[in-house]
Amino acid sequence: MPELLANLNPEQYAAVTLPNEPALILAGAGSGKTRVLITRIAWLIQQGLASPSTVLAVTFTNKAAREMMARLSALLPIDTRGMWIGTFHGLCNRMLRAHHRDAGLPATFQILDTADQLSAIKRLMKGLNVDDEKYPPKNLQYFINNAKEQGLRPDQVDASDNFNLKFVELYRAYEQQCQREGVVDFPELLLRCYELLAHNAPLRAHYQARFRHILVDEFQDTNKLQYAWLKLLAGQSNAIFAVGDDDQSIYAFRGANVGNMLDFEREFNVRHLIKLEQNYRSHGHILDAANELISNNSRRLGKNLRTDAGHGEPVRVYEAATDTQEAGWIVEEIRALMNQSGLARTEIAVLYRSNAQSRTIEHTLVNAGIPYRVYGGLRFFERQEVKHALAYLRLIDNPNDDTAFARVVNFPTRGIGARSIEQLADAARLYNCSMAAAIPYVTGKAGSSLGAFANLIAKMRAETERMSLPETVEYVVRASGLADFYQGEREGQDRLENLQELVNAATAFVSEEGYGLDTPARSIPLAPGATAAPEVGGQGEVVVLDAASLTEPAQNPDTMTPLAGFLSHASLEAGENQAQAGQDAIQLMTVHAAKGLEFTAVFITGLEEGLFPHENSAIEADGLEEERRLMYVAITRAKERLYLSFAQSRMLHGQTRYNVRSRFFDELPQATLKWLTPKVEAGTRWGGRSDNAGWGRDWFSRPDREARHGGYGSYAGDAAVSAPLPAFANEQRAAETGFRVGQQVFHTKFGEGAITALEGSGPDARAQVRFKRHGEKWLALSVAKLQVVE
DNA sequence: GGGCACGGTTTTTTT
DNA sequence: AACCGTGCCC
Repeated sequence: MPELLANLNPEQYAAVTLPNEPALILAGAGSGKTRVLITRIAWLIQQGLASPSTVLAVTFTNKAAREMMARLSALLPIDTRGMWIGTFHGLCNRMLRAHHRDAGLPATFQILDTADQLSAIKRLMKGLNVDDEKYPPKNLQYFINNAKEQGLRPDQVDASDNFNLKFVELYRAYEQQCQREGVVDFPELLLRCYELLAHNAPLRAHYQARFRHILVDEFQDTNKLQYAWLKLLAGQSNAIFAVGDDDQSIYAFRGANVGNMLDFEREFNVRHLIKLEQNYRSHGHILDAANELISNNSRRLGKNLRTDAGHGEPVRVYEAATDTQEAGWIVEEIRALMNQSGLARTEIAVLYRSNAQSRTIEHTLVNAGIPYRVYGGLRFFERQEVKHALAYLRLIDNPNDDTAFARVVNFPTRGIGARSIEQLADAARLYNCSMAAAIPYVTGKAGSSLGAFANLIAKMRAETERMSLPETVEYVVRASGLADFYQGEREGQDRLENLQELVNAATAFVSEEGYGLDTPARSIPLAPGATAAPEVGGQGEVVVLDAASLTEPAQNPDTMTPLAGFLSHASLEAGENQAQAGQDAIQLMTVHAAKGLEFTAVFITGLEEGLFPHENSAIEADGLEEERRLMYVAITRAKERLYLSFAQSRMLHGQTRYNVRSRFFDELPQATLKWLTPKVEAGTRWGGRSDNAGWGRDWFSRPDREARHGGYGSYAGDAAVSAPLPAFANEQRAAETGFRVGQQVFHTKFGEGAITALEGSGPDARAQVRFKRHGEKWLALSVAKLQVVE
């Protein structure tokens, strides 16, 4: 049997060699999920069951797509470019570029990232004179994206109250604005592509015939629209090979629908459901802890991980008095792991539920002189100087892109103030054209400064006509005045370097995507002998297609100019999270960011009620179960050593909070745990905020401008552990009122919510409640009629 | 147009 | 505590 299948366990083998029928692979953490997916593709091709061009494999992140391609080409001596491997958004972009006319988009349509979208929405609302306090732009953005992800256009959204009717109206106006500007946002990429396939039968038939093998990674993270898109591509007879783990579904908050797994099983009549339960990552105690914890969830598809490794070390638990002391302990343990156990720094991870928790740990690591790397944060293509340069590039390619226009019309400053821009926007609205096109209508001094800007862009467009992409980028950085501007800035050196890095990124892009190095940035470089992708089925003309008559894009150079490709790339792939990647350092990240990674030693910190599980999770339906899955993900990152810690008090948002240890401790098998501090039996202590709202802050000076105090003492590991246990004043109040933090309640006016804090007593007792629809409110318990839901 | 003061906000995140 | 947006003043 081929080398390919050697060393696969029976379940993996079965999954890899399944017939071409719908299949659902339930792949537990560390069970070789990616390997199965990749080997499956390689096997199909090696056996002659598939040619590369019939394969479509879809992932959520560019990183995952890249890894898949890299491992595939290592496995098979074939050109992976024939396959469609990429993210949902990347693949939709590719298809829309090829059929832009059928999709009703200009060839140079550009992609708005989340920040661009928000500024487009703000601009829209300003133009329509909409009160942005009554209708917060962020809420509208959420409303629009949510509607799109449900597949709903403005006239399909059903809105009853005035509030939602306004949102629908704004959604409609936003769509018109995007269409006029030739831009699409992230969910629009998917919805447009979905509609393209849904409405264009020949095209749909063509792609259905082509993609005979559709493979989906992280299927539990798909949203409704992504699943609908997959169904459309799969058609009647085609097989989807879906790999996922319902226990690792941690993105419900952004629309992921675990229910897609059950729907898939039912709708596709899945006969092949294979569970990968053999874990190759973690030692026994760690796995036992994970299994037991997750068994507290209901509605699971059902899966239990097993390992051949021994029990290994117990899971160590530490209770600290304060967050500072917790950090001190972590650093001490890290030292021991490095010095006594000889672990490399990259093999040690510190995980937390929310980003705000990293600072204390960072501080302690700095004092101890231990290098670390924090994941998350600003990414390369999100930096302001890079976005500015990209905006100029966008304007050259598409003068209608008002988002780009507004961004740089006065950056670097060229005497065009808010007043002039408002005038221009008014003119643009009046003539229903872009801001750039409205410039001639603005008279006076404002008109002439704007005219100068228009000339600048026109000049750039003309000068770069024959330039390659890297030359164009370099030229634009200079001619825009960005380079001079940052040169003159006191702290502009980093920004200048990033702009140089952007030129490098353009060079890399051109070579990696297979464009000729000298190809002009704004022409489509057809490969010799190839023909342009025909535009099919558009403009009332029905074209019957078969696979031979339609050459759809094998790769970017066939359909996209280098510039359009690069701009897509910049929007769709924001780049690495941190510059210091690859350096030998302790790894700090949120639990979400840790998904898919593994480390020899893992610290899960801040395991307190309110933090982990997070208090906000009490509001969402199934919120607690998602927190538990998150904890499951965290535990299963560890190979050999797992540490759990919590603190009695913690500084958060400028206030000290007193928390109780996480309920998750009670859901772990006690035999796997080793308490480093005495285990205090859970009493009826309730957490809450310290009761000093409105008093702790000086009204005459700004605390955030004050010099920070007490930052220089060396306290790594040996902070005086004398902080007394706080008096749990809230305990009695909670008992007295009959309410407690985290409780689900119902209010006749505000609807459903959850208690996030309690204070006062007797007739003054108040509860802070976070309502699903109305935000957070303080309610006097003697007045408000709160009903307990639980 | 830049700097400063003030007020509000703060789960998780990819594309 | 820290960050961001806004509004005011020169």
